[in-house]
Amino acid sequence: MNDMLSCGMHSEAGFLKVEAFTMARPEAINPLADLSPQGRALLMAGRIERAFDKPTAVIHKGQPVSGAYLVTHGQLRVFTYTPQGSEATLYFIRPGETCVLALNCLFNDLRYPAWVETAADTRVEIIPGALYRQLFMREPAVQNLTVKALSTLVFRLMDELEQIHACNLDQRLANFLLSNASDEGVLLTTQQALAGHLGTTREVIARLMQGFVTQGLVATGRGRVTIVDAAGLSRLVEP
Amino acid sequence: MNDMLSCGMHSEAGFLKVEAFTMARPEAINPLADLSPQGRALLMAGRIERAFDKPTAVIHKGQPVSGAYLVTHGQLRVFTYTPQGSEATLYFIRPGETCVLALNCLFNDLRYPAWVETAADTRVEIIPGALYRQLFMREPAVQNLTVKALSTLVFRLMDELEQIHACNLDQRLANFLLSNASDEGVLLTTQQALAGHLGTTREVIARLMQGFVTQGLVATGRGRVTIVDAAGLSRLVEP
DNA sequence: ATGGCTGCGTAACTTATGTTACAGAACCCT
DNA sequence: AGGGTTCTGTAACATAAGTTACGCAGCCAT
Repeated sequence: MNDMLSCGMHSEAGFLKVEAFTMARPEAINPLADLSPQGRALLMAGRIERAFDKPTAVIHKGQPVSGAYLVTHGQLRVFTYTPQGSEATLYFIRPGETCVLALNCLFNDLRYPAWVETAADTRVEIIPGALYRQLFMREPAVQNLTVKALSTLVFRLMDELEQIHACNLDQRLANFLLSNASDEGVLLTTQQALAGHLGTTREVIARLMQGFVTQGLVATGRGRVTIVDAAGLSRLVEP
Repeated sequence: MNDMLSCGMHSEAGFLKVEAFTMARPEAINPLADLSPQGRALLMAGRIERAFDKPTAVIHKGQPVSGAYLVTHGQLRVFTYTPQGSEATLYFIRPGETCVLALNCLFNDLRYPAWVETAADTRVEIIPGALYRQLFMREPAVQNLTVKALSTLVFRLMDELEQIHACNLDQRLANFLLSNASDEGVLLTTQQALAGHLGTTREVIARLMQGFVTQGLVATGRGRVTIVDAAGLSRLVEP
């Protein structure tokens, strides 16, 4: 199984920054804040906390979903497998966000349509399905959380789809690097993992990366990519 | 601008049939049914009906969204443009369904991330944004509708993404044909439109289609595809 | 320090898809 | 019926991406 990126979500470079409201609103980080006393009591009684110190598969495709997953630390990665066995990341779920697909399945009694694994050092709160539905019925805060979580996901997925239609792999890679690098322009991740996120293979990533290197856009190292010319990378994405 | 397909939604061949609950629940067809008297009064007073006799663009990318679109007849088509100017259909919205992306934008004050056009002979009810938010606050029926609409969309998008990663064009085409043909196995649509739905070009569709013809899977005509061997087509998709 | 593991660089090759260019068939209107 | 328009069929070609195969470099543990 693949390593996880230790950094964030990709592909929101397009028409919106989904993170914005998540980060700006403290109650999104801790959605418990807006609950009524009764609601909070219910939640505290029924929720289950789980911690993972290393990457762990938490949901398998086709499994019935037992609850909503609220990430408090680390991140979840939602992905699919291609028939050839390679992975493609659909999106990440970061602290304060809820695994909306779980929500989704929760409300519609569906089976989960993808795999989910945790990053290293990740903590989640699981809110059992029945409890979540109860809370949704009576707590406006939960209703809002739900709609926003779903909305966000829809935008991410649409953006991803659009990029796949409209962009070459090198553009998508450039975009991914820009979106996921630290403030210093460093990305601690293997090319294998990058390949997984973009749904391609390591060799292809290596080839593209070398292209970037010869253009002076990035520098590579073992388990590390450093952005040298961010502006140049951006120009690749939107010329 | 492209013609619309006169038939339905594609790409739910995978892990779920999204149509199921939509069709089975009458209040999904007419979501007004479950409202409280006050809510219904509000809705009746505030909603706007519009009818289109021919394909019409109703939402442009980047436009602020003015309301929720509930389709009562015909269908909407949500699509993007590639930089080269060709289109790719993201999904369809059929009678009883709501344009959830509009919802999405409604709740988050975002701009619409795609284009939408009506089919010929389509009627929609537009529920202004402010009104919809009001109804959402107090009407459980609207809350449920909203969540279900978003959920459905998420599943469709995920399925689409997965297919793009996992399937060849011929498999996606086969899938599209199977999903969209009438009960008699007929599809009244041009190859140009098919190309638009799958995000490719007419010539490619023609090539693939000829492949299908020589394998005895379909027959083609001007503006028409007839499925000859549905089982054979299915075998292409999941061998 | 050394052997083994993991990750990267690279090249040659294959394949799927997109592109260009054109011809002919079906349909539509007057 | 004739002429224009809209579709489809086809072939040759261009290109992006996936595949195979291998060598080497950095890191780790004993």
